[in-house]
Amino acid sequence: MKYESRIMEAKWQKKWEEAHIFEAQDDFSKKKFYALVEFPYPSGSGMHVGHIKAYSGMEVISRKRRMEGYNVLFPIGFDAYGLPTENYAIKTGIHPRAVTDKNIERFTEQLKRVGFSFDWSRVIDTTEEGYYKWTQWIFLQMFEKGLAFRDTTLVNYCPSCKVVLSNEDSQGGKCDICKSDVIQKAKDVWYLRITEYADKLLEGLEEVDYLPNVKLQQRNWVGKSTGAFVNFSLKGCDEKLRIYTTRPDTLFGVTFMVIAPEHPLIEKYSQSIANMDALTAYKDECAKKTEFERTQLVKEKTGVRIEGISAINPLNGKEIPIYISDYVMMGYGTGAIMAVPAHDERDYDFAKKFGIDIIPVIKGGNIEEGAYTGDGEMINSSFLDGMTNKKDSIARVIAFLEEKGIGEGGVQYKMKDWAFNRQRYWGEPIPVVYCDDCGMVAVPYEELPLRLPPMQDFKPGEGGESPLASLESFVNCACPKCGKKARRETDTMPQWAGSSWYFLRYIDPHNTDALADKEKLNYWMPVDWYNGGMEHVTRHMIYSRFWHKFLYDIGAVPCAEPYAKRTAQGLILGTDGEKMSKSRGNVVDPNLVVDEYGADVLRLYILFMGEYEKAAPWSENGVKGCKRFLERVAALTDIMTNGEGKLTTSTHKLIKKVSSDIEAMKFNTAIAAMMGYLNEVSEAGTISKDELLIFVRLLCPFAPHIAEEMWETLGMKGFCSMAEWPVHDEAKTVDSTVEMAVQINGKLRATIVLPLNADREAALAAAKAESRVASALEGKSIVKEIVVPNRIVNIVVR
RNA sequence: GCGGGUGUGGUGGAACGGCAGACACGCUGGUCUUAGGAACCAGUUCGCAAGAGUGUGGGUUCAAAUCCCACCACCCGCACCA
Repeated sequence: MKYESRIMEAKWQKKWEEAHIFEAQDDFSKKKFYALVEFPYPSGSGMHVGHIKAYSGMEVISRKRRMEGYNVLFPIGFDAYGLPTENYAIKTGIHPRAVTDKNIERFTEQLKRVGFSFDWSRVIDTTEEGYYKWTQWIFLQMFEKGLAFRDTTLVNYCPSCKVVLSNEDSQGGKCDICKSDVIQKAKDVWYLRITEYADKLLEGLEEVDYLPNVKLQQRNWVGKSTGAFVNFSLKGCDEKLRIYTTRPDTLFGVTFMVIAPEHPLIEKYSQSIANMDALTAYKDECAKKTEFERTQLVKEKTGVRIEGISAINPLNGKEIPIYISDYVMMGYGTGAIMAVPAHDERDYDFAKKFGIDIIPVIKGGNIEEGAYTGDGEMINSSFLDGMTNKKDSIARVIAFLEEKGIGEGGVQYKMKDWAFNRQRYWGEPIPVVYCDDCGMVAVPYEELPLRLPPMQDFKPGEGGESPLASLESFVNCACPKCGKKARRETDTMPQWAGSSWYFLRYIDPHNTDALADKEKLNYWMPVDWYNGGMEHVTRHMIYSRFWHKFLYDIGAVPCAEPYAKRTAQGLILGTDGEKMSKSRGNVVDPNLVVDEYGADVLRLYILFMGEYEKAAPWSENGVKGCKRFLERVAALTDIMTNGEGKLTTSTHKLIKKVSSDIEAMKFNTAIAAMMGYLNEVSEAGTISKDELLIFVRLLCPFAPHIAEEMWETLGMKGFCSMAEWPVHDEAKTVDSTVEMAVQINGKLRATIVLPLNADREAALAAAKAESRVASALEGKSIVKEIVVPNRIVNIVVR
C-alpha cells in the first residue's frame, strides 16, 4: 500500500462524518469519559500549529478511550466574543457578526482537515443567542444573590483600548490585549464577588488532580494570608486608623505608620494637616509613575510625613508619626500599615532613610545590620515577653485586641473582585435596567436573552462609554418593576464570561429550558480530563471554577469542582526557537503542512517533537521524518504474511508501552516505540497479519486516516477508530533470554546473554568466562560480587 | 527578592539507582538514477589511542544523568501583599 494522504484523508473524514461515530451518546448505562480542550477564539489569522498541539493530546486520549469502550464526549466550540474582532470591525467596517461567522467557518474547516474526532453535533458559539441567554441567566442569578454589584473604586483602565480591565486581564500592569500600560482610575464599575469564593477555590484544589504548578499558581493568585486588623487611635482627629498586619505579635515594635498616597484620610482631614502641599505634591508624583516604575525600579523608599496628625500605639500608648508612601498600596488590606522596622525589611529601609526609631521585639537579630524576620524570644513587649512560639504570641495578642475592642483576627487575599463590565459592543449585554424609582432592576428571566442589537456604528463613545449608549432604541425601556421610563445598562460582559461555563453547555447544547438538563449533567460531569495552556491558569481556570462553584451552591450543577484533572501543553516555537508571532514572521500554518505532508504527518510530528508539556521548536526536517515513517508503515501491507507472528514479545511490549505512555501524555516516546518496532519489523523482513492489525490499532489515535485505510486494506469490517484497543499479556512481554552487563568496579567490561532468571552462580561463571573480564581480574583479589538477576553483574576487585 | 522548573551528542530529545545517548533530525559514505533538495543501505558522543563523558564542585552507594549538599547558567510565574 502507498501512503496517499489526500485521498485517504478526504475519504475517511467523510466516512466518519456520515457514520456519526464521534458523536457522544446520552446513554447513561455506559461508562463515560468527558475530555475537554480550551475552545478557540476564532481570530482572523486562522489557526496555527499551536492550536493543533493543544488539541492533539486530548484527541489521542479520546480516541484511545473510545477504542476501550467508553462513551466519550470530546466537544469543540468557539469563544467568539472579544476585542480583536471588534477592533477589526471598527477598522474595516465589517460587522463583528459577519467577521465572527467567517472566522468560525475557517477554523471549522481547518480543524476538520486535521481529522480531529470532535463531536461536531455539539458545537457551541458563545455569541449565539441560545448560548448567551444562559450566560446572562447566570449573571442574573449572581445579581440576585448579591454577587454581582456596582462599586466605585480604583480600577485598572487601559487608555488605549478604552476599557476597564480586571486584575486578571492586566497582569504585570499591562493590558492583556494591546500590552500598553494600564492606569489606575476611579470608576463606578460592575464587580463579581469572586473573593467570597476565595476559600472555596483554595479548598477545592485539595480534591482535584491538577499539575502541581497549576495548583501552586492558583494558590498564589488567591494569595490568602492570615493576621489581624488593628484600629489605631489618632491624635489630631477623632477617627481610628485601621491597619492589617500578619504580625500582630510585633505590635510593641511599631514606631511609625504608613498609609497609601490615595488613602482617604488625607482628604478628609486636610484641615488638620499642616503640610497638605507637600502631601499633594508627593501624591501627584506617585500617580505619574507607571506600574513598572513603581514596582520594578524603585529600591529607595520615598515618602512624606503627615504633619498635624499622629497615631497612638494601642498597646503602650506611645505617640508615633504617620507617613504617606507608595510602598503601601491602597488596593491591599486597608491601605494602611503599622511599621515595625526591626522585623520588616521594607519598614527597616524606610526607618533608616527617615531616621525613625527601631525597637527590636524579637531576640535574634541585629538592628544595626537589618531587619530580623526570623523567630525568637519576645522582648520589649510587656505581657508577651519571654514567649518563644510565634503562633502562640499572635494568638495571645489577637485575644487581647479583641478583648479590649481595638482589633480582631482576620484574613486577606491578593485576589480582588472581578471587574466585570466592558465599555464595548461585541459582548453579552448586561441584563440590568436603571430606574429612577426602583434603582437597579434585573431584566426578567423570561425576557432573556437580552439581545445584542444590530448596529452600524459600534465605535466606542468619546467619553469612553459603550457604543450601545448611543442607541436610543436599546437604552430606553420600561422598568420591569414599576413600568416607568428607565434606561438599560449599556456595558457588556468581558470575554471571559462565555468561557466560564461552556463545558456545561456541551452536555446539552440545544436545551432551551435550562443551561443543561440535570440528568445529563449528572452523567457527564465533572470533566474527566481538561488540557489547555498555562496562560489560562490564573484567569479562565479561576473564573470558571468560581462560576461552577456558584452554580453548585444554587443547585444548578451536581459537583463542586468542574475539572477532575488538568494538564497543560507546551508552546510550539518557531524554527528560530522564538515564540511564534505574526510580527516575527515565524508562524507555521497547519494548512500548508497538511497540503504538503498530510494530516497524519502533522499530528504525528506535533506529538513527536518533544515532551508534550514542554516548549519545542518547529523543524521542517522533523516533519519529513514522520512522513518517512508513515510511508514505511503503509508499505507493511506488502510484506505481511498470514502465518504465525515472530514478534510476539516485541508486540506485547509495544502494546504495553504505547498504552501507558498515552496515559502519561508521553506521546513522543509512544511514537518512538512504534518507530522502533517498525525498524524491528524491517529487519525481520516480515510481520504477521495479527501483529499488523495490533500495530495499526496502536497507531490509530495518532494517525487515524492511514490506520483506517490499512484496516480496510487488511479486510477488516467497521472502523479502526472503533476497534477494540489491544491489551497486552504481561507474560508475553518477557524475553526468554536476557542480556546482562558485566562491570568491574562499576565499569562496563562485557555483556553476557543468559536464560531469563539465571541464578547467581551461573551469571558469575558466565561473566568470568568473558575474556575482557578474565584479563581484568588477573592478579587482583575479588572483594565483592554483586549480581542483580537479569540486570547486571558487578565484581569489585582490588 | 520570593516561588517553581530546566541543564544529556552537531540538533529535537530517550533512559524503574543497574550497559548513557532509545527514536528522529542533520551529517558522512554508498546504491539506484539524466539528475537528486527523492528513495534505500551503512556509519555517526568525544578522542588516533589508552580513556573520558549527562552545567560546576563535593557526598552517599558495589553502582549516580537519576539520591543528598553547595554553586553556576537559563526559562517561567509572582513581585514593596504589610
